Amino acid sequence: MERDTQQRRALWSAIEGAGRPLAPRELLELAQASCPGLGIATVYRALKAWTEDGRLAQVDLPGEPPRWEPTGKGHHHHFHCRACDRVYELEGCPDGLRSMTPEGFSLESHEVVLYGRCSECAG
Amino acid sequence: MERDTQQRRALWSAIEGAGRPLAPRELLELAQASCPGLGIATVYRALKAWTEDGRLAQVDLPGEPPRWEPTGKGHHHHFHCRACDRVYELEGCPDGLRSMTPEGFSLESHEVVLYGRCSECAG
DNA sequence: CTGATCCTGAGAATGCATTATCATCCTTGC
DNA sequence: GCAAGGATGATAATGCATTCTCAGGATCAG
Repeated sequence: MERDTQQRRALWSAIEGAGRPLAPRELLELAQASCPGLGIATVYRALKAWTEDGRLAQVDLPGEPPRWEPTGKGHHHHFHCRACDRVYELEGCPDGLRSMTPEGFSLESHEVVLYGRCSECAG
Repeated sequence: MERDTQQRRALWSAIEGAGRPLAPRELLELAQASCPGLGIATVYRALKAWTEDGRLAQVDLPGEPPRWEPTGKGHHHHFHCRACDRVYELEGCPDGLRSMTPEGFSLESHEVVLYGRCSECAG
């Protein structure tokens, strides 16, 4: 069974509390605040295990290495800040996707990514 | 100046005629039909040069290595076929993106990717 | 408390896409 | 034609994210 270690507690609370998808490095740095010495290998091990058991979902954005976020948030999209490179969760979904689909194609899912400045960087 | 070689003619006509963004390997294989022996290094050299001089645009899709397409097509999005892995161009643009943007965030651009089966694979 | 076993950190190793190297070849201006 | 220099192909090298290795630590059932 999976053991309850200081490292995993730090990692989980970091990714839980972030409220936005985190890249491995971001997660490492956040978790190191409460667990100094934490190594990147442990981050990857936790991300892999938690993704496999369904607690985390991998978030792929165009031209970016993957980030991870807790599952169970329902359908949503993301906003990528060009200034600080952070990714935020968005609510809502655009209309008219079905009408963009060519004749004969079957639409199964979609991704939407907005780009710009987050409130911290827009000021 | 840039020389007119058999390799570049084959590469350009392949990417021009494809009508969809091509990955380096795809482009290599298409161009090899009219230019046997063509090497992958030449493909990358052409992609880099043509992207720098504005003739090609790099297309990034989530979790995918980049593809390239000729510029000058105006704003559009893409459809990624889950079966054959090919990417198609789409016309049109969804509504309601502005209303998804959180307070204080500035929206500069967006990407939309549709997933499913292309007409060839849906049959 | 104690052992069995899982976990961890550091660094080596891997996988992959992309780029550099270099001897040779091909284009182009003359 | 011909020489000068860009272009090419094969392969080595790079960059990067991710995974593996292994010796030492930590956890937990009993």
